[in-house]
Order: sequence, then structure tokens, then C-alpha cells
Amino acid sequence: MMDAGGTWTDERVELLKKLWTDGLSASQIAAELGNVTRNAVIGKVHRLGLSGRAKDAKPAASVAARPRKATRAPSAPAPIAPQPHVSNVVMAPIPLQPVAEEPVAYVEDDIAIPMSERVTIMDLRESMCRWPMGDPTKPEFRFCGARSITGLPYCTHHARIAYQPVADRKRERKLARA
DNA sequence: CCCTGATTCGC
DNA sequence: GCGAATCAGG
Repeated sequence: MMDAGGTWTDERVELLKKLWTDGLSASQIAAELGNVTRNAVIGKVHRLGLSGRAKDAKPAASVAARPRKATRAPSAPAPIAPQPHVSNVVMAPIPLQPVAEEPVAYVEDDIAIPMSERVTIMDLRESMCRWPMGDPTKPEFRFCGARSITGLPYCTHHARIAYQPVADRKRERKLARA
């Protein structure tokens, strides 16, 4: 049956090899494969014995990682679920013009949409807005790419659209550390 | 702070 | 075998 993507099927392994040898970073590959973290990718890469990529022989590991006690979370489910996005929002096919004007639709209140550069799946990273733009079946497909809210898949603007019910979201002050 | 790969080790 | 936690570095 369908593989949720959490297992290393032959196809996935091959894609992993391809992308890795292709020079993509572990996080990029993880994003491409889906349902896996970059750690999983790196771990697999090493297990497959293709670490080092193109580069070879490097300063011998003098003092690598120390055996710190790894107290893992009791049972962390899925860190990030592959957002199905808002099924209601139907993207305009955009028949012509590759990536010209931006769909500055919903200008609800005062927020002016400072459209950032759109990005392809390859450049899409966890910290970037995953709001789809265009036709997913076309190579011109892009994602918003703006800085996403930490913990959410969208930028502030698209998050407001995606999470309508949220009447008033106070700016989240995330304290790193004092 | 963002990111990169490398390593250890509980599962 | 897998990958989270952690490390070390850019």
C-alpha cells in the first residue's frame, strides 16, 4: 500500500543518492523527499557510505562529537506534517507568463504584500513560506519563499489567509535565551 | 542567527 | 537499520 514516506524504499534511496551526489544539502533533500528530517537523510547517507560527497580526505576527525547523553523526547510524533494547505484556495493556473506579476489578491487590511522572491522546491527551506503559487504540475511552479513564522509553514501574510479563524494573532515573541 | 555535515547511541 | 540529539564548524 501507500508508503507514508517514512521508510527508505528503493526509489527514495535512489533519489537520495542522486540528489546527494548532485550536491544538494541534506536539508534540501529532506524537503524534497518529504516526511524526513535532514538528520534522517544524513544518517542514511552515512549508512550508505556515500558521505564526503565529492570532497575527499579531510582533516582527520580530531575530536568529533562527544558522547553526550542523548535524552530523546518520549515519543515525538511528526515534527512537521506535509501541510495540505488550504484546500479551498484554488490557485489560478496562470496560463501564460512564467513568473511575472504576483497574485496580490487578499489585501485585507493594511498589510502591503512585500512579495519576496518566489522559490522552487529546491530552494524551499523549512524557514520559508510554503504558500503555493501557480500550477504545481508546471516547472514554473513556485512557493512564496518569504520568511515563515517559526513553527509555521507560512509567512505572516499567508498565515493570516491560511488561518482565517485566528482573529487577532499577537506577535509572538520568541525568546531564544537570555 | 542562519545554515552545513558528523557522530553517538537509544530505540 | 533508523534518526533525534548533539556536536563542531561556516
